[in-house]
This record gives sequence, structure tokens and C-alpha cells, in this order.
Amino acid sequence: MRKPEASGKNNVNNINKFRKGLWSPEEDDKLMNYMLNNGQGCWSDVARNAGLQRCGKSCRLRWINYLRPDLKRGAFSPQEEEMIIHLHSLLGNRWSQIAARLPGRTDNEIKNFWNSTIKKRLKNLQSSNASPNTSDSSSEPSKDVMGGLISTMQEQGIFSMNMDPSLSSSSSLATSMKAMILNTMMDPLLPMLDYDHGLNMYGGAGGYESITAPPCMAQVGVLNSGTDHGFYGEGIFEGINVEIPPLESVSCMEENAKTQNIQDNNTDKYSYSSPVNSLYHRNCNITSNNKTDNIAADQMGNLWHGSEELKVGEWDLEELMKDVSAFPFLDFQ
DNA sequence: AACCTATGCAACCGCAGCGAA
DNA sequence: TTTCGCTGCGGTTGCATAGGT
Repeated sequence: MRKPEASGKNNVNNINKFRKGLWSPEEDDKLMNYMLNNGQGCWSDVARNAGLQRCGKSCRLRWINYLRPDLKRGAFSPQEEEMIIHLHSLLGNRWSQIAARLPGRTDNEIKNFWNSTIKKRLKNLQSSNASPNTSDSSSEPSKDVMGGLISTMQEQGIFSMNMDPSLSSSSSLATSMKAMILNTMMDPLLPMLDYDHGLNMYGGAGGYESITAPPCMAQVGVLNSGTDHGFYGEGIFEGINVEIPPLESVSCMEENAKTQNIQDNNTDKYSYSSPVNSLYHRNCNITSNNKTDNIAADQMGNLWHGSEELKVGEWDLEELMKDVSAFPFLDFQ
């Protein structure tokens, strides 16, 4: 941790500017008192009016990540871990979106948790499951590796999902599994993926073959055989749309936050907003290019209960299994 | 006890989006 | 239309601490 009186450079260089480094208890008090008395306004005004020699950005960060009264401190519960993993499989590194669905947790906290704990675990799993044959220069993913990864993740509780054979054809199971696997493949820590021919959840930029997905929605688009978007030379997915849990009120302060406004302007563009709490109201626009998309307005509790299934869009099972079976190194059947 | 290394996490940085002027 | 300031986000850094040797 940085010391409140960060030595040397910062303080010297910022005598007439803004303070940097760790926050002192006095600064915390000032900010806390100001926020409680005045609420959030322009952050640069907050910094000034609270008598802090900090930039507004720093004040905002401190409040959001540390001082906010509704923050939940302490270790992540297993349920939260599962939630994070699952949401990450759907949302990727959109930490703020993930945090919006975890009451009392901050994006920074989740990001740190992911980058340290979970990535480490996955890395261990990868190394422990990778067969010698797949550790060579070939970037082709191995069925064994992926299968092992999944099973080991289950064994170790990283990815818990009911694998009862009777549920193996469940669309939600396969959907969640597919989303997880897709995202797992996109994870930079897994070098098995040839990123030059990989998937781009965010659409557009970079040298990726672009398979676009709108913000707030995990959508893995079309990869057809015989197109330039081949994945290791093989077509894989017809469009995959995975719904994510809608933003819910994550604060006890606003019970009425359950109301969600879902607007359909008939151009396949949806937008919804959900109060997160009185100070942090996040908006999220969802753009869909699939007519079957819809926004689940279910309660969070219906969406996630430990290992229960994530609510997903209406998928045709056959189509789904076709998608999955087309996957060159997965066999769910 | 001293040193080294790994880990966790608070905070910073740069960028993009947005609205107002 | 452009510029500017503010906000929010994701990536990264750097320090304190725990654990190992």
C-alpha cells in the first residue's frame, strides 16, 4: 500500500497541485463528512469544498472504492465467486457491469480478485491439465485440455454447474457452458487460443476478425464454415446470444429499484436502466441485432442461486447442440 | 533473524464518451 | 463544428504484508 505521506516525488511535485498516494484518515473523514452532508456533485467541487488537496478523480475513486457506506467488506463468498466467474464468462472484463450485479462490491475489487485469485486458479488448472502434446508450439486447443479444464474447474468449485446427465441437454447448461468456454478461450492467460483468429466480444477494433457484440451483452456472433472467420479453419458458431442478469438494485436503500424500463423501439435496440443506488445510477444500453433477443426482467434471485442456472435467452435446443457439437474440441453429447 | 518472493489491494493513468458552451 | 471539462472505465503500478527459505 502506498503510504499516506508518499515519499518524495509526488508530494514535492504536487505541493501546489494535488496530493497523491494513500489517503490519510483525516482526508477520509473530510470526504466522508462532505459526501454524507452534501451528497455527490461535481467531483472537482467536492474536492475543493471538502478542503481536500486531491483531484476530483481521486476523491471519486476513494469514495466509490472505499468510503461508500454500502460497501461490503471482506472476502468474497463462494456464491460471489461463482457469480463473478459466471458473469465474467458472459461480460468479459466489464468489471463495472459485473460489479453492478454484486451488491456492495466495487469494480476495482472484483477486478483485483479476478486478476489475482481466479486467474491464478485458472492458470494452475491449465498447467495441470495441459497434456505434453498440447504444450508445444501448436496453438490448436485440445479437446482433452478443454474438457479437463472444465471438469477440474467443477471439481475445484471454480465452475460449479449441475452436470447431471439428465441436464446435459439443458439449454441453460449448455449455454452457460458455452459462454464460459468461449470466454475462457478469449482469456489472454490461455495461450492456446490463436487470437489472430479469435473472437472479439467488443467488436470492431484491432486486428481481430470481428465478431461483434454490443456493450452489456455477451454476444458471440457468426462464425461460418467457409468464411474468412474460420476458427482454426473450422466454422463454429451460428449466432450465440447470451443474456446477462439485468441490473438490479444492489442497494437496500432503494427497494423500488426493481422496476426496469424496457423499451423496444422496434429497431432491435433496447435500452434499460436500473437504479443501482442513490449515488450510482448506471445506465446500460443494449443493442441487439438478433430479433429473438429480449431482456429478462427477472429478479436477480431467480437468475443466480449458487449453482443454479443462469437465466438465458430462448434457445432452440437443437440449434444449441448443433452449435456446441460444431465445436471442434467439445463434445457435450 | 534476515532475506527473498509472492500476493493482495489501493491508487494512478490514459482513454473514451458525453454534454455544455 | 469544435473545444473543454467532467465522469466512468479498464489496465497497470507500486507498496505493505505474509509466507517461505
